[in-house]
Amino acid sequence: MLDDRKTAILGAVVQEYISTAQPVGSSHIASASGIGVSSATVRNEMAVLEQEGFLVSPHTSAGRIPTDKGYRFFVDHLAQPGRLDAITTDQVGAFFSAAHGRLEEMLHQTSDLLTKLTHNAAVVLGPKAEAAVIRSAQLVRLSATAAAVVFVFGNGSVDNEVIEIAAITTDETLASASAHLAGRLNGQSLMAVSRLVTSGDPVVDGICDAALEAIRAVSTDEHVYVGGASAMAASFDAVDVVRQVLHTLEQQFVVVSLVRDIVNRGMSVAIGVEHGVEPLSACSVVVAPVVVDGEHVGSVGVLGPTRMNYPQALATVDVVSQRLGRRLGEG
Amino acid sequence: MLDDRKTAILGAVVQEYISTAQPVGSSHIASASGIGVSSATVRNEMAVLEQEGFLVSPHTSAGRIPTDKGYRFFVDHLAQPGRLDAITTDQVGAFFSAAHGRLEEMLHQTSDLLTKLTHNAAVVLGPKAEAAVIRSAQLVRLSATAAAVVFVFGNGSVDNEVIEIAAITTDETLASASAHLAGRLNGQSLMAVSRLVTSGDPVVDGICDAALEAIRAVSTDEHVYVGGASAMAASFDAVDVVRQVLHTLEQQFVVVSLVRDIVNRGMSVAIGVEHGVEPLSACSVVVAPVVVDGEHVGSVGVLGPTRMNYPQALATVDVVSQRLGRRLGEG
DNA sequence: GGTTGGCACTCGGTATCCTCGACTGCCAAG
DNA sequence: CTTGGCAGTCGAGGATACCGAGTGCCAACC
Repeated sequence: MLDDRKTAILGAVVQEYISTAQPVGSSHIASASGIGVSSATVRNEMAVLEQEGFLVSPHTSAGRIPTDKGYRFFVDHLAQPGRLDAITTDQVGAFFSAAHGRLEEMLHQTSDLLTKLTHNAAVVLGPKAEAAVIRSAQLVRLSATAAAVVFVFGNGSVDNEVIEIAAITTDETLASASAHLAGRLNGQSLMAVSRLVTSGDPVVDGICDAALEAIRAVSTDEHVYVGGASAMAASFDAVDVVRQVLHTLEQQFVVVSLVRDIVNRGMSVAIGVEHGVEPLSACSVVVAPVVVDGEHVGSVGVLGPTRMNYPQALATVDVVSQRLGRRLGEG
Repeated sequence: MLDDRKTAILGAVVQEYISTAQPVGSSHIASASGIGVSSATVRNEMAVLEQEGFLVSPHTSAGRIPTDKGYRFFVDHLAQPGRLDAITTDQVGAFFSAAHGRLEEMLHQTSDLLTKLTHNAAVVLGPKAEAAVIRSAQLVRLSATAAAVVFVFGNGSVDNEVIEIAAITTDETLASASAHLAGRLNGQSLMAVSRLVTSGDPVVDGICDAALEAIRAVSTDEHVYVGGASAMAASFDAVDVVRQVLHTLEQQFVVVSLVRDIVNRGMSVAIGVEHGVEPLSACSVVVAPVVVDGEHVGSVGVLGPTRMNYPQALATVDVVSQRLGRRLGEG
């Protein structure tokens, strides 16, 4: 598609622009990069690259900046796997060996870690509970008409929901419902359980159904953690872009479907308009699935300006997702 | 301290500035507000108000804007209780009658509600679990060397933590530890329990101690929900102020101690530098405690620019905190 | 004595103009 | 095909002037 020299020039432009955020001119390329040609030649090549849609110039007398298509070519053909520097690797290692305790907290901190490493906003989509094995199911009375359903999953996460119960329900009935639930569910995954076999007692069955319903509703909620929004404020200098991006990031369901969509399409990077979320068209998203035992249980990602450091982001997201998967596998 | 006319003029300046964000001049005050004097008189009065520190002018040929001291006088002497319009009251009412399910989720949504109503960032500090009555305590094995401690509290919140257990611990030992914990704690508040009586079995005691320790650590964590950060981006036009504020808001412990400090000092409004958090010196905080059965269990607040709409914020925060307290009392 | 109209003065914001510099595009020569 | 050269373009940044909003002060007035 592009000959070697055009490829090299495009790569140089992208890299320069990523690091300086200034339109880059032909003479910079000619002198700074290893391409041994004059600026005039570079100019000719850049004119072609512009015609083909890889570059644009903001105005006549400025240098060129990459288009989304230009970035796409860069990540597909030029961003070599990008090894992480030792310091970053160490930080990730240290984080995951220190990580302990509640799953929710660990995921939250993982998003902070990604923000710290990449200086971009980070998204962590938690494992969906429905795939995990149930370790414990229990009903606990809260008041005359309310009970808490508490599920503990094999991966250490705990979900709970409050359900209404009939005022006349005795403690004994509740206890037998709890036992019935536990007996039928422990060791299963929520997904595997379609309907509970009857216990014989319709009241118990009613409570169990309500409990199952409730916990199913809760556990299909994504656990989503978005961190580092303030990094976006540093990435853009137009204040209304910042506003728009922040506002979009706060609508969690948008972020969730954005990330899930990209992962489902098997992509690891969505650049600018590629992801289809219009208010984020100045942003790129780098994602990686979190895999435990061959099972896709969640995703991590970073979200930054289209001129983000793709090799570093890709490498960071990759190693974090792998370590997170491994960590979840142990638990 | 200030005579009636100065008070009226200061009030008019504050209100005008809050709604327009532009320095306000003497002629606006003279013509628009109900003070029947000429602009020259207003000028004289404003000069005095400036000398006394209630107003400043950004430069010679601009109007005046209120200082923190000016806002303080306004909220203390001029912001009448401010009744909420019916629409807002309805929204709050509707929210709390629809609210159900997990405590954590409700608190989260409460912060969204405050953001929506006040167009400012909102903070909700959840009830500390240590004060609540324990309904259920349980240990659940997760793996050979890990168990989950799950506590259900009377207010419907559930806390959990993962603890290490010795690899040799049998299921029976774990079960008896679980039973011992439950027997000793159910019906108590975490605060009331200083040390568990021994069960006779040192292994069981060890596990129980670890569990108690873990859950105590978790339950003294504040549950904190910060929402509506993007509202801050709309409030300031200097992009670096936005950066600074957002970054500070992301450091949850800063926000927590900020809010807690204000509540503890018995204040409901902290204006600009009053709260002492330097990067937020362009912001004011309006808070209200959440009270259940005479017990202070949490706080809600909004955080906005010093030129926020204080009467509305005060009224909103008040009604939300009251409704939240009532709601928590029911649960 | 407080209040008022008048007036000179200040100063930020906007528009205009200019220059400078960093580019590009093109062309003719190598 | 490459290269040096050159004219042309356009934004950024600085200087200048003008306008208007607003102040401070003062003398006159009630």
